Amino acid sequence: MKNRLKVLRAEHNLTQAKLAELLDVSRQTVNAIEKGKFDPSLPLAFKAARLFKLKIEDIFQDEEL
Amino acid sequence: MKNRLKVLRAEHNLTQAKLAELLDVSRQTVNAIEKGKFDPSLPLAFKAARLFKLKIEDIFQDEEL
DNA sequence: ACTTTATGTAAAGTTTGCTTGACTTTGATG
DNA sequence: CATCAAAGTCAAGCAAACTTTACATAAAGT
Repeated sequence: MKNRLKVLRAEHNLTQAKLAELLDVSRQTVNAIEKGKFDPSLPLAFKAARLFKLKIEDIFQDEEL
Repeated sequence: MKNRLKVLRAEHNLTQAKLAELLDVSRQTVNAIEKGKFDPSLPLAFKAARLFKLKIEDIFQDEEL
């Protein structure tokens, strides 16, 4: 699962810590997701989409064939 | 998290077992998600969206204020 | 060189998604 | 009523998401 969180963060001038706070998760969770260590839960994906006013598909991309 | 899986299943004439097979999960998982016992993982949500050719948001709805 | 801020990483623990296996309930049909 | 397919449910266990604590690295400024 790829994602555009790092770019979106940059566009909005957010640190991982600040984004974590806005999403109600730990900074490590944001970092792990950005680094592709694991996928976010669906609720978290929704939160991110709502925050950036985007569709989930515009932030997270499935990379299955 | 609400979802339209039951309706989509009906529209496509699928049993929980058949849908489970198409999504590569157990029948109990489909049932539990339909009944709102837990949320699907993001990858599973993507699989469902792909299967029904819909956006994740058109299948699953966040119910957070 | 020192400090500060952002990021990366790791271990241990909790919670949630999902599995298997088994059993019960419901609804339709003979 | 008997039966059968579909749906519902439970328990035990494994796997993945997420937490806290803690430490390490890198860049930037003073």
